[in-house]
Order: sequence, then C-alpha cells, then structure tokens
Amino acid sequence: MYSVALTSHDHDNCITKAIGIAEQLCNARGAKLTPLRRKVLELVWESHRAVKAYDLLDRIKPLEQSAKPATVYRALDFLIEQGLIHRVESLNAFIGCVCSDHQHELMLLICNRCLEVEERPALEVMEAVTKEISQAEFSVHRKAIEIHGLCAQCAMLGRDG
Amino acid sequence: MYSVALTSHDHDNCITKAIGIAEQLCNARGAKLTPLRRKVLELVWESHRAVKAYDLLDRIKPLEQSAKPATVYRALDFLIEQGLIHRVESLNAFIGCVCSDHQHELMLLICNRCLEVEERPALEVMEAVTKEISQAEFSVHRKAIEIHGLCAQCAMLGRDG
DNA sequence: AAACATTATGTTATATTATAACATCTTCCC
DNA sequence: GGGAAGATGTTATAATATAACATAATGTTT
Repeated sequence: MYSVALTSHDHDNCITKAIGIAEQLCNARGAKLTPLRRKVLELVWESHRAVKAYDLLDRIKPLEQSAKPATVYRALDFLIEQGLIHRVESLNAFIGCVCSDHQHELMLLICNRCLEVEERPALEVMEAVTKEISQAEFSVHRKAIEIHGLCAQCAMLGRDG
Repeated sequence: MYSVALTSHDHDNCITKAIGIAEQLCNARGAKLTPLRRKVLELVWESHRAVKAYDLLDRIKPLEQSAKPATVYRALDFLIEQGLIHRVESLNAFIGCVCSDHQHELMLLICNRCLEVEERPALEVMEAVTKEISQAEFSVHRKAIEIHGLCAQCAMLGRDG
C-alpha cells in the first residue's frame, strides 16, 4: 500500500481536525452528529483513500452489532447533506471533505493506484464550466468533476492499478 | 416525458448517423461491430437519455432470447472501448457519443428531470483542468466532468425530478 | 409528568448494478 | 483441417443500494 498521505504526515491530526470541524458545524446548525454518524465519519477519515459503503459496514459491525447496510447508508446520507464527506461518483465510494471553508465546488484528483483522493477548489475550472454552461441555457445544481490518473508518488513507483 | 430531443428533431437521423459512423470506425480499426453490439448501440441511441444496463437487457431479451447481464455488459464494454458510447458515472448509465470527431474529453450536462444528456467539448474547461493539474503533479488518464441540473426546457416546465 | 410529534435507529426483505468462471461456438489464419 | 483468438452462452454470485415498517430516543407542549 503506497499511502503517501499516511506516511508523510500526522494523520491523527487530520482526523481530529475533521471531527472537530464536524462537531462545530453540526452544533451551529442544530444537526445531530450522533455517536453512530460520528463513528462513520471517523472511519471515512481513517485514510485519504476513497472508502466503500460495505467496507465501512464491515468496520462498524464489530462495534455496533446491529449495523446493517441501511445503518451505513443513512449515516453517509447525513454526512453528505452536511457537506462533511463527498461521494466519489466514478468509484461508488466516499471521501472525507477537507474544505474547512465548505466551499463545495471542487475537483477530485483520484489516484487509480493508491485510491487516494485529492480535493482541489479549482476556481478557474469552475469559472470555465460556468461560462461554458451559460451558452447552453442549462441550470446547474451540482458539479461532479473527477479526474482519474496517478498521483505524483504512484507515477514514480509504477503503472496504473 | 419531456423529451426535447425527440420532439424537436429527426431522431432517426441521429441513429442512422451514429450507426454509420460506428461501422466506418470499427471497419477502419478492424474492430468487429457484431449484430449484438450493433443492436446494443442502436438501443443506447433510442433517445438522448442516459440508459441503464438492465433496461437495455429488457429491451434485448425479446430479440435475443439468450441475453443475460454479461451479454449487455460485454457489448457496452466494447462500445466504450471504441469510444462509441460514454458511461455516465453519476447515474450508472450510458449515453451515445455524439462527437463524430471522437474527441473524448468532454463535459456532460445531465438534466435531472428528463435525463437527457448533452455532450460538450468544453475546451476551455479542459484547459483549465490541465492547468490546475499541472500544479498538482498528477498524471491524468481520464476526465469525468458531469454537471447535473435542468435543461432549458425542463427549467421552464417545473422543478427538479 | 403525560401526550404527542419528530427524528434516529433497528430490522427484514429485496432491488439494482456488475463481474467471475467456465463452456461453446465462430472466425481467422496458416 | 487444425489451432489460436475472439465472441457469445450460461450459471452463479458479488457488490451496491433502497423500501418499508417497527421500535426507540428526543424534544415540545400542556
């Protein structure tokens, strides 16, 4: 496993920070970050890799005997609604949201080898999309911009996985 | 069903053209557009709406008794490889490719109401993506840019579906 | 506190999407 | 015709996701 993020930084700090922000944000909104939802958020944050719903389920089961698919999907729905995680459409997977300013138009750089996902605001890209769409008379609700390839570290190590 | 494309243009022409291009292209490449693959391509092209694999299966079964999921998925894989259709990641669905010049970097405008999908080359968007990525040391394989919202006609007719 | 509404979670069942693995048939090439 | 490669048939199952209804916890009103 070539997990750059996990080897080159203090990931505990990422988790702590993410949970802290989530608590603050939910608090401010009157949204309830229940123990279950919080646990799912922590599990999503275990790495910077995109994580599958059923993998989360496997991880939760030992802790919450009663966990079922609906348990996980409901928690994920909540976290997405609150902007605390993103769904990666092209992987049917989920990733913690790092944009603490909660600017939710972003581009995802997805490494096919290590599955780590980098979020980038990509303002110029968004502007270009807006401009292009203004010619199309299309009313935008949501932008999913997902770029697949190899992160710098994996590109050095070998071929696509 | 508010299918602009189907009501405002000669859709038979779209299909004929798409099949013609597919034949030419496969011929030139020595790829085999078998009757089965051709039929799947025609079915994808029945509308400008994104279509699901199992819906294609239902449509094929009356014609090819032996059709099974693998039948459809293999045909779809072939058509994608040849660049004749696109997978719409955010819908788990498929759409005919209209870019006859087979320029395969494009943006999909997906109407949440009528499910029609418009393909746009969006050159400036692609440039902005490339520029943004050059700062990220990321080696790109594939770009999936999917914009959800309402097409002009559906925006006039009512709310999101 | 009792009554009620709302939200969250538990539980069962099933729908939807996709692939693996191996068999058979067809086509192409020598 | 014989062998390789490719295409399709067939069976089984994996992986992803939601529906529907039951119960429990929380909040609000009185």
